Amino acid sequence: MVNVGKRSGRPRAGEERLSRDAILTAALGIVDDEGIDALTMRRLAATLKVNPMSLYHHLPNKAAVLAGLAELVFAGLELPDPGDSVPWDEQLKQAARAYRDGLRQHPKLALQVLSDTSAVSDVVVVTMEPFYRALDRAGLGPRQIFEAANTLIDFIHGFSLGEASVRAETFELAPDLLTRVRALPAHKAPTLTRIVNDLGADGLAYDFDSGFESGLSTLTTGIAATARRR
Amino acid sequence: MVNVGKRSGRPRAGEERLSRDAILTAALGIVDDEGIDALTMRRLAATLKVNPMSLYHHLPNKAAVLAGLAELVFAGLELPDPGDSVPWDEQLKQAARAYRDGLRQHPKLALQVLSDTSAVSDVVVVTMEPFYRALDRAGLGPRQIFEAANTLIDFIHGFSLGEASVRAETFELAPDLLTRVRALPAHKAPTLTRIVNDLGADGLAYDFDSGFESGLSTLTTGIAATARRR
DNA sequence: TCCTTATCCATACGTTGTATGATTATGTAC
DNA sequence: GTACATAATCATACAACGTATGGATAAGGA
Repeated sequence: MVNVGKRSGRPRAGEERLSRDAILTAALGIVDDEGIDALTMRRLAATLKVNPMSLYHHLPNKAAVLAGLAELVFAGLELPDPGDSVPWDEQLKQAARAYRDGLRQHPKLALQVLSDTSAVSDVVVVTMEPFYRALDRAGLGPRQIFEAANTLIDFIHGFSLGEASVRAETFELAPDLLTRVRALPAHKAPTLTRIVNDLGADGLAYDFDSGFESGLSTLTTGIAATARRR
Repeated sequence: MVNVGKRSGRPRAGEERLSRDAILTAALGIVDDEGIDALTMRRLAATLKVNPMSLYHHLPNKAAVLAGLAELVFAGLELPDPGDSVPWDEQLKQAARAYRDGLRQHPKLALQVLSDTSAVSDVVVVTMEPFYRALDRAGLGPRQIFEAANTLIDFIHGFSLGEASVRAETFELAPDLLTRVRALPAHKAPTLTRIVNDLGADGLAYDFDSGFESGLSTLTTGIAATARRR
């Protein structure tokens, strides 16, 4: 792991130089490919064919690298705004889907992204405009708009967290769940037991897409009711 | 850091012995007090007045310690079931509040807990009974019950994640937000700008409790509408 | 031309998780 | 009892990590 053939000292004018962006891009590549644990300063430096300590000229420490990654993901987030040509609830749903898609692009980073508050709040405010606009069109007051937007975002965050923790696109809840439920003394969870039986063996193939849509519908319906009450 | 006065070898019959539970309890204490980064195997061993390598007799590695902590938090989760004496939506809300409270008890662990899928799915199924019961009483079909429960849980997870990432009980969105919004070219986020102005300087003191309640109301309203459509 | 500053490299230190193996006691089989 | 597999602990050691320190080299303004 010796950087053979590397001259020490500041690079000459024409030569390639390191940059914060280059570092973060390389880091994102490593994380996407091999997961967040594979991201070490030494590994990152090796990928960039650079001495580990060179990184510290562009970023103060590893935490800053991780924060930068979160920032990168959010910066790449663009919510389409179909404008007023569609009903407000459809507008809201489209924005929500785009937000989820953005988070899904780097599943191994989801946890880091969602827990980095500063990255979130810095970019999010502007990015969220389509949310606010749709909720405004729905007829909500300013405070209600913020509350509804937060609720929706919280849902998407929680959903994405769950989604990111599972590899497959769809996963069968049924077989796993059935065995577990059957193993219970039925009186500990009577409703659950009954529901599972009602479903039969076939019923419960859960897939994330329809789960997300179901949540969106519930939320928009609830928001519509709030608007009507005004 | 030498365990002076400690005999080597297996402890005598009467003597205190290490156990998985004792280790996890000590670990939880460290995390609650000083955060998850303070939890190292050596620190944990020191707290228990034990050699670091002794831990590995009861847990295979550090990841298992963290997973055990997540398990512990979920195991301590008990959702009250007021039964059918209250309307179903109130029953649902109470269970949801209890779930949030449970996650709030160890804020520095929230991230670990929420991202540990296995711990979640193992215990959650039974714990969730009050959710299922309330949704059943609302008149939903089996599949809808699962979808609604998942949506609600996703919301709580996302909310708790945000809540755990912030120290204070309440935090002022207003001043921070105002400056940031004002710094924008207003046309980039016109609705946001207008809304913030409508709110005035006073309006937007966001606190988590009312944010959570607002989300709960939106969700139960949406669920009620789904039930009515059947 | 000189000097400050930017950029990169080499070395080194303390900390981490844990592999390996020695040490001592327990509990069972005979 | 005596032998022995097993359990529980400790001691030592190692590779990998983040990063502090300081030296090398070149850039760019004075």
